[in-house]
Amino acid sequence: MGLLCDFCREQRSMVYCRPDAACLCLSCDRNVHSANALSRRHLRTLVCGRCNSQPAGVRCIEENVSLCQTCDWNGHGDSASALGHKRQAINCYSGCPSSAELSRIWSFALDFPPVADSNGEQGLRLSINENSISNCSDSPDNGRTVDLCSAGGVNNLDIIDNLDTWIGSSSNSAVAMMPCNADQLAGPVDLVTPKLCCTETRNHEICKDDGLNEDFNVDDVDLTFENYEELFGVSHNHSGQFIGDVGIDDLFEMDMSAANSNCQGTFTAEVESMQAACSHAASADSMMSNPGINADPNLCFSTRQAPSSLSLSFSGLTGESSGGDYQDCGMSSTLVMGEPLWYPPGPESSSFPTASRDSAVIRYKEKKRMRKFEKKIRYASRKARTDVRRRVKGRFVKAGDAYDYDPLCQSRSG
DNA sequence: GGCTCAAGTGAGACCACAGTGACGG
DNA sequence: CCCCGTCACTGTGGTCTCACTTGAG
Repeated sequence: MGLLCDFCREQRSMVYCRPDAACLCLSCDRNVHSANALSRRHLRTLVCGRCNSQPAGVRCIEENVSLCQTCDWNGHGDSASALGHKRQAINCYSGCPSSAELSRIWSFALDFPPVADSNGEQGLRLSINENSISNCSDSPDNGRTVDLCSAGGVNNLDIIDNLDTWIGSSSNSAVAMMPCNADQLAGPVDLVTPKLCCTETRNHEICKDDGLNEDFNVDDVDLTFENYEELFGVSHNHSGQFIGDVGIDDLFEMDMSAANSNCQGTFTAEVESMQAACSHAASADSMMSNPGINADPNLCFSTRQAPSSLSLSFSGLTGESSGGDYQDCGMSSTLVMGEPLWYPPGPESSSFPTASRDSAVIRYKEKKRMRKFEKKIRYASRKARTDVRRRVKGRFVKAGDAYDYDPLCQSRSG
């Protein structure tokens, strides 16, 4: 993946499709993801403005550049001058939004270039789902979905505004401004904070253990940039060293057992303390691959000192979650650390049952083993084509031949 | 404990075809 | 060294088949 669209190899890539692991221009993005209902559910986000290969998770206001977690870390974590840079989270989207709709989602992008649509349609459907706004999870089904029938482009803003209510914070009022300091090298933990502030109406839905969707909120973004070039046109090419970035949405599972009305401040404080604890950790892979280190992501830690007795656990490394999954989603690799980092000082932390610990290690090893068989899509274009190919008993058929399964319309020709 | 059988599980094959890379001119 | 044409190979997903595992009798 690089500067050019992975599909057409002509246009500059602008969005990153995580399920396809592909960087696409807006035109190909629409074409590819309008192929069928499944592809429309792919969550996409901006491509990192520096490395041009990873999905951007935050926007650096100072530099007017979208950054993936790695570049964000490299750019802000080790540079004294960059420590004070404010950053904002970037949402994902699904469906086939028009350029105007994209501009609404990413309000800082005021001038999206027109999207060439081979079908001549305008804004087929913009599906903004709760998860897609809040994170980059691959499982949009679990979130509420708002279908913005955007042909007329009417009321979309209203609906988006309503999303703020769902998220529990207005894009304007509660945008996660993220000052960077030395204790926040695990910067993306900032991205966790909004999710931790989930509202009453949705926290149960979010916090349930649904496998891949132990995700986190990224608040809606409402940055303002002068023009399109500021958003997409600048490639700084000083990404420096890469460290694997781990997606927190694949790692987090939240279990909020108490009322959440007052959880925001509490959780924010807790997460910040965790950030500090994690800031000096080594890379996740090195830790996880070391059998001598108890790095079970399922290990739970509780915020015992929190009035609401909130607890948090990590169980995202399922068989379905690949390295790419947690690489993509803005979670510092340091968050996949060993148990000691996760346990806040306190009586409980030293009395973690050995049996539970052993079983946790076993679970982790099993999941890690499963992960090795994760299928990685190497050619998004082939997948896109296969996704629309007709079959007979699961086998591809020649174009024009009789088929019994059509992915596009789920119909059978007999 | 050893054997047989049914049920459950998982891996691999199959298909078409556009994309990819190697190779020679 | 570069360009172009040719050709063999690759990868993609849903379904089926078969080998293997597990549990009961």
